[in-house]
Amino acid sequence: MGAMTTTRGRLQVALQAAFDRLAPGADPVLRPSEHADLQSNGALALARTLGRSPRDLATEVAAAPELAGWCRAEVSGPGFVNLHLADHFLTGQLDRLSGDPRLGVPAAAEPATYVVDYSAPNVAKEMHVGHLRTTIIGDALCRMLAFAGHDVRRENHLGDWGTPFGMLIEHLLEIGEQEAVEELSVGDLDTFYRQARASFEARADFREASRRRVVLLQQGDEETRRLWSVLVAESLAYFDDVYTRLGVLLTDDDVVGESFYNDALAGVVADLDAAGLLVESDGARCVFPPGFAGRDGEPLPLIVQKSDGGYTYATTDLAALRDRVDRHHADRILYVVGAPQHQHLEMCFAVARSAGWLPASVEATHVAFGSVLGADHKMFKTRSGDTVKLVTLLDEAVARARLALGERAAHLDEADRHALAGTVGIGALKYADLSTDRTRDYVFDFDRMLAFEGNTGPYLQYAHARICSLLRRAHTDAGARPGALQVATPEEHHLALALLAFPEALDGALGDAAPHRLCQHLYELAGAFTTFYERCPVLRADDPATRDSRLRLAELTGAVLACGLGLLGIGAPERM
RNA sequence: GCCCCCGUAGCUCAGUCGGAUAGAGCAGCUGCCUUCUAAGCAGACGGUCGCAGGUUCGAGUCCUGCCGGGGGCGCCA
Repeated sequence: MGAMTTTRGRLQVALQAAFDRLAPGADPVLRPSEHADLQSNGALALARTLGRSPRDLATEVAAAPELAGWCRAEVSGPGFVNLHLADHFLTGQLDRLSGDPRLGVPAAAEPATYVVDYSAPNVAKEMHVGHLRTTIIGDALCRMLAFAGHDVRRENHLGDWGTPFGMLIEHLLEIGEQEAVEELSVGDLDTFYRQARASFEARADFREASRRRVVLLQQGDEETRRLWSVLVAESLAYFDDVYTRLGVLLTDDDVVGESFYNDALAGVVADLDAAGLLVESDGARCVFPPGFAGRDGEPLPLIVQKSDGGYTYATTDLAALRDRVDRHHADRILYVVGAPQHQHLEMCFAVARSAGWLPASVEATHVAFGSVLGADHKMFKTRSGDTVKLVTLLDEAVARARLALGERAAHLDEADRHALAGTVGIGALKYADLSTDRTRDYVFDFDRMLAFEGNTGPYLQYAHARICSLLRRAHTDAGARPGALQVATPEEHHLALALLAFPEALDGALGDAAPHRLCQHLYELAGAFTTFYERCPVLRADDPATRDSRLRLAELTGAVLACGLGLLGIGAPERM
């Protein structure tokens, strides 16, 4: 299936033919419309260059034979062409959709290999709100890209290396391995880390031991490495538990931690040196990519080796970038990382380009996102000022969902009720994160995200559940026949348009890694359905043909909603 | 001091390559359940798109300056 099979694609081709006759290659400027199904604004732009009246041009476009029979076009205002798709055309398009597991989404014309870097928690440190957005957004992008037909390599750049590990291992030894494993396995990473930190700050002997331990770790001392791997394994088990509860795709197979690049770091520095990019400054070895300035307008360095000989996260990031191009043959690399890291990542990209590690054919993109804010519009913190544990957030979302479900779920048994609360609570949490422009900070509000009104997860899930209920009744009541589709009423027309716009909504969301565009579309689809549902009787339709057709419309809507929610990593319950 | 992001209705947010009267939801107001899940639907109300210039037939959108909020800026990661 190519682009021509999408409804908008068909229109684009027809209009292009009309515009080519006016001026070869002229853009029809096909856009959504409030006054029609779609509109073409191309005549307005063309009028100046051709020195003709925009209305004349629009009139010629509207008369295009390519549109005849399936699309009514009328000139409006200063030179808009309003386009109304014929119901029989929509019917035909929907017919092709209903047997299609891809729901009209064409397989990517140019499948690419994507490396998606996201989540990246730190070993022996609690996952907190800071990991919420990267994990949720990254997961949704992976699902959407894979569905669109791309090869997706998930990478969890685990923080499993660095100077803190001397301290963490010493702490593990002090409290005893048994006790440490117990603490970490129940997910009490905070206590573990904090106690280690406290000992480090309070005691000189502990600091000294920690420093020695870091050296041992880096030298590959066997026992030290074993202790380190205990920390990593126990933390990973905990993270996996959180990922399972969150419902994201990440597994241990996706972990490519910082330690993975240890052996490559010296090579990174040596190769930068060989390329003549290294500059020594105050004892540190740096690269100064052009175009980056710090305080006082001084050139800004990317430090790849500290004056004490140690490497930095910049070195690791460069090694990872290199690896992703060489080993994965990535065409595009997405970094789902908070906005404050923007300059750092851009510098890494610039250095990698200069060094020839990131060829022009490979695109590296910072998929930046804003901070999570509390109701006071300040960084989301607990009342005591601590960072909020991610699991606390998940617990509360589920508990609140259960409360909100209330008597609705009374008929379910305990296991089902528990599962439903999980799907609704976690879905609400994720949808709230995904449904606004990721670059903005967002205000975290349980009450709003769990509301059943408005652009929320529960609203979409509810729309889906109603459809399932309708279909269940249809089967028990009379047995649905696979009748012919018909689009007749304005509500059916509107719903059909929304159903057929799913592919381009996904395409738009993937275009700039913006899941909220898909959310927006699903919300509009659910709205179109509920209006249809209110005004067009389905089971009580006047005649069997209408009933069967409307059942098929409902079925399609349910399929698209479930698919769309699935691409966001959100479940679509059949009852709620 | 330099750089990045943000500023749209009382609140939370959409607004795609510059197009018609700037759209939703919430809150408040008016209707609609003997009928497929009312956790819903329909309607009215609500705006100097931070401010001031500029480009354009046309600016929430592009450019410049300013104001306000957040963030970053050499050896933590």
